[in-house]
Amino acid sequence: MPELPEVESVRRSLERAIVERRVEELWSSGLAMRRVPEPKALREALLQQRFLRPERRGKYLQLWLGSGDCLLVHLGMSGRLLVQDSSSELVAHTHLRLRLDDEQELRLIDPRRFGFYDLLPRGQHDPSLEALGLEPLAPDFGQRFVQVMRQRERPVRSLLLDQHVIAGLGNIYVAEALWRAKVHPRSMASSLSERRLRRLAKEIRAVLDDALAASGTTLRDYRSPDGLPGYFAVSLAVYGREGLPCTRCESGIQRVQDAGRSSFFCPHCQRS
DNA sequence: CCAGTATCCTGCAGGC
DNA sequence: TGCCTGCAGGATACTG
Repeated sequence: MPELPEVESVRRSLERAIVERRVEELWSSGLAMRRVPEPKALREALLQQRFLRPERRGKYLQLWLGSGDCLLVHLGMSGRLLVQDSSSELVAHTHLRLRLDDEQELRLIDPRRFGFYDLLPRGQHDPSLEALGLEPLAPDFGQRFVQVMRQRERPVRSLLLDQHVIAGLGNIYVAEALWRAKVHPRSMASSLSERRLRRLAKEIRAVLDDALAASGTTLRDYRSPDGLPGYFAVSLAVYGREGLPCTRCESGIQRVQDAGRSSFFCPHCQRS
């Protein structure tokens, strides 16, 4: 579900809502997620701790605490982080509740449970975080992107989706960036000219910036911690638009299965 | 190294 | 109305 713009929107919202707040009580569902910490260790690490400024790397959120420990969160496909009045009604599939010192509660909701939350003790590095590739919002992204892509003998879409190569893109924004750059998803990355790769890097940045300005894309689950949806869905050019006319050339948008997932593109204006 | 498939889990839309 | 199938914004562990 959430890709970089959604996770970054969540981070910004949390920066307003939880920084300086102290955890006064916590509760967890006990249900398995992709990763879940020891309840006892979690309690010891979080109780009476204050949140510092949260950070994001790729699709991962790092909720730093005053102690130097970190609550690492990934939203998977259907995860939400909400900050709500602690007396407000709970929704189904709530897995973690942190009551804060302002009568608000940070709640992690995730129906599919492909997401996770985990404790990262001070000074300890998480392997999946360490293995992440380029950060698309970093200033030197464009330059490094061209270098990385040129040496890979793989279809460009599969590379863009690979978090070890580029961190933060998912199925929506990969499709949108490729359409904007007029690159066919099955093109071999190494066969694209430097000029086209620079263009692709530029369009990746542009689509992420545009989505971020709209607070992300809400298809069904996504909400920012204040409960608001993202508004970028209306701006999608190809994702989820199978059979509809391309807004550039009127050709029908195609959907194919690649790497087990739907790939949307315009067969006319996206070339190898 | 790479592609493809299966897996975790719930919810929803569409066809019958 | 209900039942069944396929699909969904992700990541990882297998196989060949």
